[in-house]
Order: sequence, then structure tokens, then C-alpha cells
Amino acid sequence: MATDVLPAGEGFASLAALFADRTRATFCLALLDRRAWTASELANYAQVPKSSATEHLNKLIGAGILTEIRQGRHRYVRLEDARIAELIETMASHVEPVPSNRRSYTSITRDQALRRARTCYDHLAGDLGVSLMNALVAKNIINLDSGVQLTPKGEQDLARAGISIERQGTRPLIRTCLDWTGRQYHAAGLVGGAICRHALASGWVLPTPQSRALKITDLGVMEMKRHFGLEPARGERRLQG
Amino acid sequence: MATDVLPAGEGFASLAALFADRTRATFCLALLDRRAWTASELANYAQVPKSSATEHLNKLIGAGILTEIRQGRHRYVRLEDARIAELIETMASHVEPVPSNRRSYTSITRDQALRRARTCYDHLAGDLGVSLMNALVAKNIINLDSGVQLTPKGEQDLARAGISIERQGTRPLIRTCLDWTGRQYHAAGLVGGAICRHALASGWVLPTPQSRALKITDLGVMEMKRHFGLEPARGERRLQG
DNA sequence: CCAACGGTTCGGCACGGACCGAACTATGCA
DNA sequence: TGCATAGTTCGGTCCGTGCCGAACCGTTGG
Repeated sequence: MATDVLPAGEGFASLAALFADRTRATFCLALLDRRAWTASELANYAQVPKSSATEHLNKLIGAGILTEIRQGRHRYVRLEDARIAELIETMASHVEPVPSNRRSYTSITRDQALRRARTCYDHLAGDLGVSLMNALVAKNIINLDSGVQLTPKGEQDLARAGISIERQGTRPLIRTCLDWTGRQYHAAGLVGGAICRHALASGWVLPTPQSRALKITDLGVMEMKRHFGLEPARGERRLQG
Repeated sequence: MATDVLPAGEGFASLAALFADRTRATFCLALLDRRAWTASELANYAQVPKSSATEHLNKLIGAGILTEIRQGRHRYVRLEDARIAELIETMASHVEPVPSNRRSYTSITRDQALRRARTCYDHLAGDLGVSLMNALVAKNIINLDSGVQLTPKGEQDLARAGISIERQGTRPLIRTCLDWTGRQYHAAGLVGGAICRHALASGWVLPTPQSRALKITDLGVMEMKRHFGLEPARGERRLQG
């Protein structure tokens, strides 16, 4: 009869429509790596203007597929939860050629490199940035008792390592900056910048041609252990935030 | 880099697009009951013209979501396989209000009624039609040795039950007709029509107002058991084809 | 203060695709 | 044969929505 209540074809179709766009689908597949990506990174990855990315992200966030974390002028997004990730993986596994939610080798290694160590503005990020942050706290170079602050002892320790902090301008001495994962922080501000500059200048890390990824040298491993008590982030070391 | 191979956002989006239409979504949810539906039934169910239904079915079949079974002028479709059904159920379970892939009570009971017994053209279908067919074979009223044929004994048995078969026109004496499930057959042709006519005339089954569903009466249960050895299809009796 | 940069808003454009009616084909039955 | 019905094809219309550029906003750092 015409008055029958139809099953939720409406809602079902709406859900599917979220993924029925090439760009949004590309976003979601990229986000399967469970990292938090910035809007620009996704836009660049999917080859669309930032304005388009914004619109797509609004839809996906509004529908509860993604969550956002605002961090200064950055907008990090990631998959809402494990259920969503599973849904996307299930759907992706039905795609013809190969159940490939895995990516190309170069893509994987590039991601791993970025995840391990990279620059963020002018400071260190990635696993390296996060564990450096932890080490600085452990060694009482900075403390988190009220906000985040450089300790007098910390300033001496840094100076002994060859890193002098020149107070200048309005830039805060030290700031926390949200890492890619969206769960952990690394050090920014004057201190973060100074450490990064020194690490590059001293050959602790090497820049990579077309990327923000950094390569940690043997010298870097040694020196960072000596000055900051930093353990090398070998293999798949995991840190909880 | 611009030359990077993007993950299969393309195929992923195409898959999602299949479900991103209200009508196709309604079809798929309806088909979750695993029955084979005809194109007209789906069109009627989703309240769209048959021409639209045809187009949607072509897409879904072309994409491997549905399979079709052509039966005379009917086009039965059902979900391709269990994997597809699971995919749809997974997606449907993410739809907001309630993980409702179940349907309204009236809808369920109407389905059950139709599933149990109904007319198909002028003959009996549904569980009743299928088990009647089986009973007719068991009692050697018809045999399936070469095609399907009415036996001389069968013709006498039917006459004794008050059902006389008048050979007339070009309509075949007996035919098989694919049932809703797409797996089993019931009896059509002159014999099928005569049995159905007699069942209605004798009060073995009662028609239903706005539906092709039939209600089996106590008399019908008794008589069909007596004449055809038909066991009453109580409760959820399942028959394998 | 200014410059640089990440992100947003807005308006216009264009394309896809869902819808529908009407004519047509094919099957089943009299 | 003819009639009724299931399904298909075709053409036209219309709406949604993805895309993009340009101007704008807010944060960061100098």
C-alpha cells in the first residue's frame, strides 16, 4: 500500500553518498592509516583545491565519519572511531582489482619516514619530536606543572649542548604542538625552533629532497642520547600520550 | 608528488555510488530478505515507475551486486551472494536512528503471509505452492522424468478430488514456475490453474483483500492432506529445493 | 606593525544522473 | 488470432552537487 513505511532507504543512501565521491573516498582511504591529517595535506593528496577539501571535510565531519582537532591555524581530521574504520575497510575490500587498502611501496615508506621524523614549521615532529618532548620533560629541561615552561636548569643543559635560546620578538619561549596522531605533543616555540636548527646544523638529522621527512644520523642518535637522554626510536616503538 | 598513484578512491566511490540512491538503497534493503523479487515488485515497493526500476536493476546487476533469473516474462533478482548481503547489512547497521534492517510489524506479517501462500497468475505459489508441487510428485500425480508431465493416475486422483482438467487452447497441461525464493518450483499450466480454482471455490484457501496472499483454512489443510498427502506447513517449516 | 600561510566563504559553472511518460517488445493465455 | 501483462528503450527535463577561483579571516612568526 502507498501508506507503508519504507525501510530506511533514505538514511542508507545518505550514508553511501558520503563515500560516493571520488575525493571524499580518497580522503577516507588515506585516513585509514589512523593518523590525523591536516586539511591541506588531504587536499594536496587528492589533488583538489583547499576550498573543495573544506567542503568535503565539513560533510564528513557533520556526518560523524571524521572528527576534527583544531590546532592553531591547522585543522586536523581523522576517522571518528574504529567502527567507522571497519566500515570503510569492509567497503574497500569489495572494490574490484584487489582488496587493496594497502598502499604502494613508495607510499608506505614515505609515510613511515614522515611518521618517524619530520619538520613542522621550524621544529621537530613525528616520533622523534614526540619522544624528544618526553625526554626533555624527563630530564627536567622543561616542565609541565603549569602550562609548559623552560626550566633554568634546562636552559643550561641546552646551552651545554650548543643550543642557546635568544629571547626575541613576541614568539613564546616554548609551546606545545599537536602531533600527527592527534594524541601527543612535541615542542615548538623558540626552544623547539632552536633545537631543530641545531639538529640540522650539526648533522643530527638530514633533510629529504621533496619532503618534510628527516633522516636521523648515527651522530644524531648519539648526541641526542647524550644531551637529552633520548633513546633511539628503533623499529615500531610506540608511545602513549 | 603529482605522479603518485592514488589509492583506489575511484573504485571505492563507484561502489558507494551504487547505494547512494534512495531507490537503489530501498531495493537492496528489501532484498536483504534473500528472496528473489521481480522487477515490478521492487518498482511497486519503492514507488517508482517500472522504467526506473529497470535502469536501477541494470546498474546493480552490472556491478555484481545482484543476480538475475529470467523466467518467462519475469525478471527475478536477488543479492549476488552472502558477501554482498553482509556488506549491505554492515552499511545499514551504521544508519543512525536504529540499526534497523528489520521492518515494521505489518510489513513483516504481510511478507510472511505472502511467503506462506499466494497466487501467481492463476495458480498457487509460496510455501503452499512449493510443498503442493512436492506432494504431487511424491504421490505420482505428476512426474519429472522428462520435463514435467501429468500422469494418467494423477488425472484420476485429481478428478476424484473434484478437479477435472479440460484440455483446451494452447496452454500447456502443466508447467513449472519459479518460486519467490528463486530456488524452488511450483505447478502452473492448466493443472496449476485448475487446482487453484478448485481450492478457492471449495474454501480450501481464502483470498485476501488488497494482496495476492491467501489464507489456508482448516478445511483446506484437511482436504489437501487427504487428496495430495500434503502436510500442513505449520510454523517456520523449511523446505530445501 | 607586516608578511606568510592554513583555512573558509561565496558565487558561478557544468556535468551527471535520477525521474518520468510514451512507445515498443516479449511472453503467457484464451 | 487477439488481449493482457512484465519488462525495455528512448528522449527530455530538472535538480543536486562537485569543482574552481577569488576574496576574506585568523593564527603564527619576524
